[in-house]
Amino acid sequence: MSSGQQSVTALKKFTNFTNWFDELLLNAKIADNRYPVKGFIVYLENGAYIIEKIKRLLEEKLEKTGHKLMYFPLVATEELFSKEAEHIKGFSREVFKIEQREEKGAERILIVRPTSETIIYPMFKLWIRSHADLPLKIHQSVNVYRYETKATRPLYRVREIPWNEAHTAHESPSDAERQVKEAIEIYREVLEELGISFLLLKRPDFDKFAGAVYSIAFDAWNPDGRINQVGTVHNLGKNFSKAYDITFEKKDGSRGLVYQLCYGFGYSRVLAAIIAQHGDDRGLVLPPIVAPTQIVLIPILFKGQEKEVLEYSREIYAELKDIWRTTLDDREDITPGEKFYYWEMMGAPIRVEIGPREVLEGIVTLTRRDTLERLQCNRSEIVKEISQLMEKISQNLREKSKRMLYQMILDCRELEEAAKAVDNKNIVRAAWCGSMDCAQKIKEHVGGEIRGERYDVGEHPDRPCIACGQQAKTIIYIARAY
RNA sequence: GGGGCCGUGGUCUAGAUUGGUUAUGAUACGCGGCUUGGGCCCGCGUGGUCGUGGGUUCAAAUCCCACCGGCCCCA
Repeated sequence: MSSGQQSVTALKKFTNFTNWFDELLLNAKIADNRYPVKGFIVYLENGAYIIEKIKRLLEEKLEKTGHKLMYFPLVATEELFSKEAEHIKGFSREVFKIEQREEKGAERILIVRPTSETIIYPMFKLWIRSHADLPLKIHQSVNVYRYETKATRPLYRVREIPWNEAHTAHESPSDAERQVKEAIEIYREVLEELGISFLLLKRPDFDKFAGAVYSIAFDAWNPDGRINQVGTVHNLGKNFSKAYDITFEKKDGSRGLVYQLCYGFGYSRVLAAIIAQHGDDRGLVLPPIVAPTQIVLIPILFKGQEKEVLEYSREIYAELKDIWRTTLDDREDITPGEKFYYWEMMGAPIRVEIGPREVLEGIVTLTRRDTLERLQCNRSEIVKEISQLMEKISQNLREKSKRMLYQMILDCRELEEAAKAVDNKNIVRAAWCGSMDCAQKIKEHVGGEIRGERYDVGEHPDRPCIACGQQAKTIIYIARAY
């Protein structure tokens, strides 16, 4: 056997991201973008599986922190939908409508949820009577619908959006603030487990959620330099409780409006981030926690020795299958080499090769997908060895992704420099005075948008505004977005 | 919102500028054989509304228009 180490390159995804990604979606059975309605895609076996895994990771954490699972209707009336002025302004252009023409010529129009505030909050009004009912925390994993007018992209920008949305109501601003922290922590934990790195940014006022007091976003990096917003946490203050009249009786007997939050976690975008951040030229590289197949066993059959090899393979399969999601690829018409390529495309974290040599020596050969490194271990050590490898793989993916994020961030002091950086697929870090004029100027000259300032890390401007040269208020991050 | 490019068996693709015989090749798929430590090889076979609709023409994958779908750039 040639012990030559295989190389791991990820050139294609950095040089020609769209092509790399679109081909991978189909080849690795993630999604089929050929459904003939714009912006709607079919989630294939692996894509659907991974989304289901992500969903369970998230929902488990939501439920542990007291969020109740509920399911709300798909539709609202125009009247319900238009109660909060900013909200309708922000979403009215992209709602799908159901028009029902009745016999007498009357027309009834229903709004399909682009998000569910206007559907959930009328019910909150009924359920909340006193402080004893607070905090109220609910969540649901559903599809929402947005009529995107810009170009759609599979997983990143679709019109049918699978996500989890949580909605909470609180008696005080401080309890709402506490909830912001909790929500962030939940999303952070899920993303960490998936090895996805991101910037936690407070959006500038002009880019916050329609109807929010402020918005915090989880912006994951992407190989093409764009930002992939995978989750958001919005503090709604009393904006919606005013509009929907959600009041409660306080401990002192007086009445008040509740303080609210809503937060959303985009499953298809998180899936996209897993693919885009970890994948390489050979295909998917999946974190073990979501991989449909965690271990693939490939028997290497030589004429005359098939029986021993297969028997040995089956014994090992039996040993592993109850611990990990294991596949024994014993297809006879395909060469081992072809199976190697196939399972690398599918992103299976660990490959176990079993040939006559392994049988003879009582060992197995393991190859990890992330680095393509090979190692051998005694058969008796296999469970221990794989356990450690799985942990190492998760950790390596997480660290590699984080390094890439910080490598992408480029400090800039001038617009021209920033424009070059954005062009070069970087995320720009710059100082800003906070004025709309300068935000506009940055957008025009740099070709990227202000995504916001760090929420988790205090960063103080050490230089003047990149656009006007006056005193800066904040350090902001600029990038193109999906 | 404005501009550009593109759509050919499941997938990728030649043919289009210059309209003209049976639409090219690879890959995949099916059957048989040979093989199996990184996509092996040989033989036979299946698979096409040339995105959709209309127009020009004796003749359209090819030219024109609209629509659908996709990609890129600008706002």
